[in-house]
Amino acid sequence: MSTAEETDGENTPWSEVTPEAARRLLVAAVEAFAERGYHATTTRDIAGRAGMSPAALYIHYKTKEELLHRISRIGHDRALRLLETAADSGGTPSDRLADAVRSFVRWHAERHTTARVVQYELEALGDGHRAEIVALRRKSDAAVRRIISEGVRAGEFDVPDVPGTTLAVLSLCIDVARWFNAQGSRTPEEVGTLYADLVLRMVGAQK
Amino acid sequence: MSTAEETDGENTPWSEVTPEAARRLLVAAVEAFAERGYHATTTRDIAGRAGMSPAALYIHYKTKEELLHRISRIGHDRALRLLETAADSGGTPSDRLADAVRSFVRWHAERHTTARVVQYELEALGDGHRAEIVALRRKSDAAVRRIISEGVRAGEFDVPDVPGTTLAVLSLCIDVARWFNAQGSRTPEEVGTLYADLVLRMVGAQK
DNA sequence: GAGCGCTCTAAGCGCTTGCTCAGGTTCGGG
DNA sequence: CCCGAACCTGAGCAAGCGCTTAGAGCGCTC
Repeated sequence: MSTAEETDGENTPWSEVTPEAARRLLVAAVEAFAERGYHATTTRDIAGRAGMSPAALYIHYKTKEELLHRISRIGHDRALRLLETAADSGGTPSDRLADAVRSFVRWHAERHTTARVVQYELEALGDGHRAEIVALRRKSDAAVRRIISEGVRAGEFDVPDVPGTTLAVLSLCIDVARWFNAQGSRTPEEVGTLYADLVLRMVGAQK
Repeated sequence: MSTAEETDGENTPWSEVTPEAARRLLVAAVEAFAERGYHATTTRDIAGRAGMSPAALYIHYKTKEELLHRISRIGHDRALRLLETAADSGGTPSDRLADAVRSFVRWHAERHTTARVVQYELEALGDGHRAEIVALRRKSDAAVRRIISEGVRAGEFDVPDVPGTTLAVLSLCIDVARWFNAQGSRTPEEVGTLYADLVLRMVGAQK
C-alpha cells in the first residue's frame, strides 16, 4: 500500500535528511539548482517551493552554500557506493564493468535532477567543501580504474591507455545528467544497457 | 614574426568581432563565464578584465545576454563546421568518423574555456536565442549520424542503435570541455587521438 | 497553567546587481 | 579651426540579493 516514495532506505532519496522541513527545503533546492543553476537560484525561490518563508531556510541551514554541500555530499556518496559495489562484486571484470556502468548511468538518468546539481555545480562550493567532494570523486575514479586494470591483467580487456580510458568511461556516464530528459523516448534502464554495451566495446572486452 | 594570435582566419578566434574594444570585452566575458558561470559573472567584472568601465559594455552590446549569445553562436558555428568538414571529406566512414572526433575533441580541449561556455551555458540564453542555437546543435547531431549510418550501410560498422550511439559519441566529446585542464598531462592532440580510437571501437569498426 | 524550546514569519538591513545617462575626450574631414 | 560622430567614463537608479532580527504560535514538561 506504500508508494516508492514512502518506503525508506536506498530507494528513497533524502531519507537521511531530517526533520521533514529540512528535507522539503533540500528537495526544493535540488529542483531549483537543477533548473536554473546555483547562482541563478534565490533563497526566496527555494523557500517558496517548499511552502515556507525565506527566513525558515536559515533555521535548518547556515547558508545557501551549505544546502548545496549537503546535496552534493549525499549524491556523491550514493554514486560512489554504486561504483564500489559493482567493483567489489564477484564475477568477471566484464560483468563488473557492465554492472558499474549500468547502475551509474541509471542513477544519472533516473535522478538526473539531482545528478545535474551534483556534477555541474562543484565550482559553487566553498573551498573546504569542494576539497571534500573532490576526494570522493577520486575514489570513484579509482573504483572504475581498478575494474579496468584487472580486466587487462586477466587478458579480458585490450586497453592501451588505462587512465585515459577510465576518464572517458566516467565522462561518458556523467554527461548523461546533462542531456537526459524524462520526456524523451529512452528509459533510464535502456540507456544503462546501451552504455554498458558501448563501454565493453571501448575496453575491447572478449565476447 | 607573427605569433599565432596575430595571424587571421581560422586559427585566431574572435577575429570576426570588431571593433577591437568589442572583441576585448567578448574575450573577457568568455574567461569570466568559463571560470564562474554566466550568472555569477557581473558586468563590472567583464568590463574590468577588458580594462574599461561598466558602462562601456553597453556601447557594444545591448545586454549581458547578447554577449553570451554572440559567444555561443560563434562557438557553435565553429564546432558545426569541424564536424561537417569531416563528414563531407572523402575517405571511408572510419576515416571520416575518426577525423570528426579528433578535430571536435581537439577544439574542446584547446579552446576549453570557450567550449565550456558554449556547452554549459545554454540555459542562460533567452528563448529566441536558445532556439537558434538548438537548431545548430541538431545539425551537429545530423552530421555525426550521417557518418555512422553510412558506415553501417557499407558494412564497416556494427551499430545496433544508431541514434543512441550518435548521442553517446557527441556526449563523450562534449564532456571534454568539462574536465580538460591545460595544466594536465595530456595535450589536446593526444586526447583527440585517444578518443578517435575509443569511438571507432564503440562503432565496431573493422580494423 | 506557567515556563520553555523549537519552528516559523513579517519586516527589513546593507549591499550588489544589470543597466542608464549626461557629459567629456578623441579624431578624421571640411 | 571647428564640427560631428564614435567612444568612453563617473555617478547613480531601481530592483533584487543573502541573510538577520524581533516576536508569534505551538506542543511539551512539571
